[in-house]
Amino acid sequence: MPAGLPDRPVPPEGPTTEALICFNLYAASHAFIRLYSPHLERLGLTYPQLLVLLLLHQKDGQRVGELGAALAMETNTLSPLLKRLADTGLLTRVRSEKDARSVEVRLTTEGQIKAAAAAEVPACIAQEKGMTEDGYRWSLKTLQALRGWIEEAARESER
Amino acid sequence: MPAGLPDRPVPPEGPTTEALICFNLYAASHAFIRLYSPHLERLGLTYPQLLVLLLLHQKDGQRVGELGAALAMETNTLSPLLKRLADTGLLTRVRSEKDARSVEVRLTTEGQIKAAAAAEVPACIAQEKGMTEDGYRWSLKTLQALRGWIEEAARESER
DNA sequence: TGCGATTAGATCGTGTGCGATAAAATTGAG
DNA sequence: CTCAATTTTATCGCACACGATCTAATCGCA
Repeated sequence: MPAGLPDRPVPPEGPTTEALICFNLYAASHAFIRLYSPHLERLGLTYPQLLVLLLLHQKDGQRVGELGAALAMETNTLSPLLKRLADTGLLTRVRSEKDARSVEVRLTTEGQIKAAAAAEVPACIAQEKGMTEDGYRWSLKTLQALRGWIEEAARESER
Repeated sequence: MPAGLPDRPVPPEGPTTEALICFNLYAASHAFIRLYSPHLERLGLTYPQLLVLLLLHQKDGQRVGELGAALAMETNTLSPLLKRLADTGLLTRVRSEKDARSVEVRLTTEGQIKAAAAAEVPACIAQEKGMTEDGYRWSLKTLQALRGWIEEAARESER
């Protein structure tokens, strides 16, 4: 399990972008989402919308804050996203009776169907592209360690 | 060096987002860029703009296509980005004399100063956050393998 | 019990990132 | 030499992602 900050400078003329962990994450993230795009197009969803449906498929009726925490997104990004999904009839947003500051998000019937189809997408990509268990586990482990490190670094900045 | 598709499905109710390599890349990428944001704000740059300046700092006078290849960006993203940087006086865009389809991108004097400052940002983050050589190398290795796999998967889709 | 502090979600403006499309220039087969 | 195919860059519209800011509701200390 690696530890430490990964964006390490190299030559005196400054780092090449390829040597930056941040850039490699950035490029890998966009490229991976592009692998999803045939499925996203088929479902009429964007990647962040697919993520929301996956979360609600797992556990319907979550609050906006819970979804935001799970996706590491602030509400300035999430609220408009949920509004668009509500506008297309896939989910509803209702103020909580227990705490009127909170909004509960639930899938509609159409949303449940779409969420079930969305839940199959990662498996479709797994099947189409071929995968090994080791590659999956190795990458996931490293990314989770990296995310842990980034969170730790962010917490240190707040002191 | 891991191989294989990393987004592997898990339980029958569909994958959790945390189990998806794609989501972990996505979340890590945004979180890492947020670590950069104090420096980005100080420079008056966005992250993609910083990347462009890093590339031109390394080698001025590149064509748009070269920059796009290095950043894994299409010209529909890159052209507006370069236009904005040109509008703020950091670079110029000139049609190549050798091939009028191509545009050469060069830093202005102000751009060179800003690019030199930009080149110091990754080192600043390295110093502020503490880093280990092993953590850096491990993460970079895994991300580069992942990017290689994604590119291979993308090529297969085009056949 | 009052009210300042805090929490939760929302809106606005700007810069990407991508699907779609277009214009201009170059290449090379016929 | 012609012209279809290809290449390069650009524009448009939409969905984020984030900094900034706002409104409404709840909490808990005095």
